[in-house]
Amino acid sequence: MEKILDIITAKMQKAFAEAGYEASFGRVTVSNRPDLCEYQCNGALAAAKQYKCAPIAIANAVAENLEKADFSMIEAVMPGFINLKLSDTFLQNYLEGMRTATDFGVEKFGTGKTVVVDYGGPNVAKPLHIGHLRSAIIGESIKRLFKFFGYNAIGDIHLGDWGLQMGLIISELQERQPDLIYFDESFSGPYPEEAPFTITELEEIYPAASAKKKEDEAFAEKAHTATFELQQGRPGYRALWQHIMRLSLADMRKIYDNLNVHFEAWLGESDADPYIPPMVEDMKARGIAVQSEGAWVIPVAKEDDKKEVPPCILVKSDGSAIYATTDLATMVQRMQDFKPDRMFYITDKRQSLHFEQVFRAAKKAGILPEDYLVEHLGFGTMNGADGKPFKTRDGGVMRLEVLIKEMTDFVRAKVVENKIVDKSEVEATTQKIAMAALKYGDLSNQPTKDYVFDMDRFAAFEGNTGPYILYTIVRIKSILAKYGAWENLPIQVPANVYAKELMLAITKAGPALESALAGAAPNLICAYIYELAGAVNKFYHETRILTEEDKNLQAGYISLIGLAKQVLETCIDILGFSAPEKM
RNA sequence: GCGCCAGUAGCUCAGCUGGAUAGAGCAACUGCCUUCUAAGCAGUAGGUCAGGGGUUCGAGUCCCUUCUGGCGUGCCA
Repeated sequence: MEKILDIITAKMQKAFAEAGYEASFGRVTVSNRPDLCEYQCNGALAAAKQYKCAPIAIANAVAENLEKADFSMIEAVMPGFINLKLSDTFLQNYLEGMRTATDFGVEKFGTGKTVVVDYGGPNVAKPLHIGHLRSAIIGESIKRLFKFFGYNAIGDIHLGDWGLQMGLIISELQERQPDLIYFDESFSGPYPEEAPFTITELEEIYPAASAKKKEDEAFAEKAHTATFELQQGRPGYRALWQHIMRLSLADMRKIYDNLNVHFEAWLGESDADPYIPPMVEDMKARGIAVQSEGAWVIPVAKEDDKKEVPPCILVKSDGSAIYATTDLATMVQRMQDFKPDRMFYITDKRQSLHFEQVFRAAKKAGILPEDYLVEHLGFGTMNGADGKPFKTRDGGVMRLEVLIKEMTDFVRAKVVENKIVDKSEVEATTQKIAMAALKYGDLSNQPTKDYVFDMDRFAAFEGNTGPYILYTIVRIKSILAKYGAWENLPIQVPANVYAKELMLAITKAGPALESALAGAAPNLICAYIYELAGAVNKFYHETRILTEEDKNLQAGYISLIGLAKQVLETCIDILGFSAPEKM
């Protein structure tokens, strides 16, 4: 469906042209003075500069020429604004169009296109902590947004399953249990099916090994060797690696499922490994990679760089691969297997230089075409109420499970206290509200900014929060359930000022989602549904719906809130949460 | 040192390519539940948009500069 702004802008541009001015001045925007009008055009002010005459004269002339159909008000006011209000029938027809169209008539830009969204990025054998939350939530939402617009969107978890951490775990394990057959080089298998450790032990082993590496050089050396041997395929180490992977992934999947975060591809650094040797050889042969200070690097600095961009390191001086190598090899794999039209990386913004280097290297080496759309969406740090990176009370990193549990416990207490939900429904309802609180709290911030995570504030559920959005939907659902069949009722002309405001808010769904897509900015969806929910609640408060005696009028009310519900639910589905029936 | 990002109400944040009176939420205070869920609605109060220059009819928004904070800056990811 054509967007309202485009429809009005076309009319406005025609009016400017007919009055003898450049059509491009006829840009219309949503009003910033809702008390005066619904849409406005400031073009006369800009035109006045170019044509050297009074802006109000231009505004008057243009307003004269404007097609009157579709407007209930056209006004030129000092110093030269053109104010507009839509007619009731225009709104009615437009909303009825939205109601009967698929997905409110948004344009499916992505049809036939594929996008890979790289997010999650957990490390195998390390517990998920709150640092992984943002990547998971933002990435999932962006992936869903692309899907909504018709893209074949592939979410790839990009596991950290192949680096030094694996060598560290293996080495630490060897020190603790040197007699395990995995370390016996004369043993030829098969290896036991059961892992010689539990997930809990595993999560303790890694930090211990990591700490030891810093103090014990011999141990660090050993871990490097183990990493190298693992990557070369030493059978005992590969068997251990399989154990680690199996335990860790099962644990991880549980948490992601819980968060309603799902990946189409569970690939990791290890899957990129086979692509590394041929890629590196090729780059060396073609002179893309050159030797520098003992390492093989890809120079990626450009002449017009404002800052110094160090070369992208392809092979370390000890001969091993580094994360840039893995990322490049992963691109090779993706271009081969998925043939995406664009790629997104959702990681901490501190990695922005790294991705800048990798993207340049990929284009230089021809892995990606020169004009390929590849973007790093770097998100900010999650801080505590003190403005410093979020820590637990004892100063440690908070595990994701703990965070989710705290939020869930708080919500459960509230749900129980409310007494609206049956006992059997308490748990499911609690889960939905907790997810909404957590995800909306995160997504409503601009992704690139640091933000303050304050459990008390998020759990308060008043004002601009996820639960507020859910509550609005639940109120509508409650009325619709009492009314009966509502799905086929047509939209009617606005019955009062609150209905009209609600209708105007609904028409902004498409533009809001499009802006969110263009900027990869879920926060714009949050801002939009907050506005829409506000309009719903005002309408709800001012209008008696179920007791309305005029049945025709009532049907119009029902149709309107039904459409509002559809828009709200579509939006929160893109954000990655859903509404309960009662709360 | 250089580079990037940020500084808006007591707190957390919006403010779309410069436009009319800088907006929400929380916290504070005040109303509204015998009427569809009060996790709601309405209202009061709260601002030299970090400071200083400049461009413009018009600047939170663009340019310069200073200050403050965060982050990055070749073999961790």
